[in-house]
Amino acid sequence: MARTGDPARAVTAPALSTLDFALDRSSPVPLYYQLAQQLESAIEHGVLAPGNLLGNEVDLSVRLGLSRPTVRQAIQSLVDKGLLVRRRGVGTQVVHSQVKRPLELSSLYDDLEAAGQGPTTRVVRNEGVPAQADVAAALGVAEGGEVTVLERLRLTHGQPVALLCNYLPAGLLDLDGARLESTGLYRMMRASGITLHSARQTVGARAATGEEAARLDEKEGAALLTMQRTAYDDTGRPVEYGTHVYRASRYAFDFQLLVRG
Amino acid sequence: MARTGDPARAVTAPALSTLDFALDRSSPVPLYYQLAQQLESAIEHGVLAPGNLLGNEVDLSVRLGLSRPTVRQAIQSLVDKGLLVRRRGVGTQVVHSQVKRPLELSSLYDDLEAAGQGPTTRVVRNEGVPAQADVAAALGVAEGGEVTVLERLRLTHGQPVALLCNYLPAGLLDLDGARLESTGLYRMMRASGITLHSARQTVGARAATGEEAARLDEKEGAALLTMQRTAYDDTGRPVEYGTHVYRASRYAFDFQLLVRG
DNA sequence: AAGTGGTCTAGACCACGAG
DNA sequence: TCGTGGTCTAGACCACTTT
Repeated sequence: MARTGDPARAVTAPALSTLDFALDRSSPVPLYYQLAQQLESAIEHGVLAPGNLLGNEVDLSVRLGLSRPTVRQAIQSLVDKGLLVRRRGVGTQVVHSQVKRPLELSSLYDDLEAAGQGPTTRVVRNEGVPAQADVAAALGVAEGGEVTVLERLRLTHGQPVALLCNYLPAGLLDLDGARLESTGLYRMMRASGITLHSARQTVGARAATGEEAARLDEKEGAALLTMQRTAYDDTGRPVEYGTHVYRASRYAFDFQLLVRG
Repeated sequence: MARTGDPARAVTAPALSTLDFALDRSSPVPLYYQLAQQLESAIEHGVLAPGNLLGNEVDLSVRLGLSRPTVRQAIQSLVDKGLLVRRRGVGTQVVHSQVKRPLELSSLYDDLEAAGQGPTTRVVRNEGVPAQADVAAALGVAEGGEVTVLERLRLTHGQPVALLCNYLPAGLLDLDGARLESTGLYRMMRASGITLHSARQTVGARAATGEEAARLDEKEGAALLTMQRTAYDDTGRPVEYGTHVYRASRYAFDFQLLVRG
C-alpha cells in the first residue's frame, strides 16, 4: 500500500456540483455555519476526498445563492479546523487525508466529562476548605478563603485509573454528589451557564507514593502520570484548579495540536 | 490580596480614545492585522486593562477610518486568541486577566526548536533505514521503504534531559548534523519551506529501562515521561514521527488549551 | 428604547501562483 | 496572462442585553 509520492492530483470534486446543500434561510442557524457543517459532513463521509478541489469561491457563492464573504466564512472555519487548505492561484482543497478528528481536546474533556459507560467515578470528598497558597494563587482568591475541594477516584472496568483532586471557587456550583458521579464536572458547569474557554496544563511523571499506590492498585514506586490544570471561563475567570494522578500503565494523554498561522 | 467578586467593572478604556493607532495603508501588512497587533500590544503593556471595554465597533471603525468588517476581523483574531471577549448588548472587553501568553504550543516548539543557550543537542544517529511497521503507518510510506532516522540526546546545563528519536520521510530534508545541533529540526524544516500545521501527540509515563537509565543518568525503574508525535504540514502530509523520552525529574509539558466555541 | 455585537450583501481592487 | 484567494468597502437588518 505505497502511498508515497502521489503528487496530490488536484481534481475538482465531481460530486460537488451535484451535492445539494440545503440552506434554510429561516433557520436561526447562520448560513455560513450551515454551509460549513454540510461541507464538513461531506468531507467526513468521503464525498469530498482528500486532494479534491472545492471550486473557486465566486462560482460557489453564485451556485449557492450566497455572497462571497459568507462562503468564505464557512470555508475559513474549516481551514481553521485543518480540514481544508487554501492556495492562491490553485484553489481550495480537502486536506491530504490523515488527522481526521482533532479529538476535541480530549484530555480536557475526558477528565471533566465523566459519563460514558465504562468509566465510573467515586466521589471521595466534597466540602468547603480554606485555600492553601497554590490553590489561592491559581483561583485568584485570598489565601485561607473558602474554596470547594473535590476528590474523586476514577475507574474503568472496575479498575482504578486516576485520582482526581479539584478545587473550585466557593459557591460557583451546586456540587451534588450523586449527579457528580453520573454526570461529570464539566457538564455540571456547562449546565450552570459556565462556558469553558481555555486551560493551562502541566503534565509530568513521578513515582507513586505508598498511599497513592494503595489507592490505585499499583506498587510503590510505579510510574505515574501527573497533571495540573487551571481552567478559565470565557471571561478569563479561573473556575477550576486540579491535580490529577493517573496510572501510567492504564492511561495516556492523547491530543491534537494546531499550529496557529 | 483578595480579588474575589469584583463584578467586572465595565469601564471604557480611557486611554483608548487617545491611543494612536498607526495604520499604514501602503504597507503589505493587512490593515486588520496591523490593528490586531497594536491592540494586542496595548493589552500586553497594560494600556488596556482587563475588564476594559473597547468601545463599539461602529465608532471604532469611524475613528480609525476603516470599515466595520475590517475592524471586526482584527477584533475576532484577538477573541480567537483569548485576549478579548464579546458580549451582545454589552461590548467587547479585555479578558479578565490571567492566561496571558498562550505559550505558542510550547511542548511542540520546545522540542523541535532547539537553539537557545541552555539546551544543547547531541546527534547520536542520522541515517536512512527501512521503515518499521509503526513508522510506515505514521508517515504513510510502504513498510520497509526508506525513511530517515534521527536520534538525539538533549541536555540542559550539561545534564541529559531527553532522548529524542525521530523519523522523517526520505529526502524531505537535508539533515546536516552540525546545523541540527545548533539550529533544531523545526527551524530546518521551516527553512526548507515546510509549514507545520498540526500534530497528534500521545503523552504517557513508564519506568526507565537499564539502557535508558544509563543514557539519561537516572536509576533503572525511575519514572520517565514519554511522548509520541506525528506532525503534519499544511497539506496534511506527515512530515515527522517521533518517540521521545524525558527525565520526569527534570522536565514536564506545559501547555495551553483553547476550547473551540 | 437604545445600544451592542452577529450576520449578510454586492460589489471592488490587489497579490500571488500556475501555465 | 489568467485564475485564484486575500483584502477591503459601505452599507443593511436582526437578535440580544441593558436601562
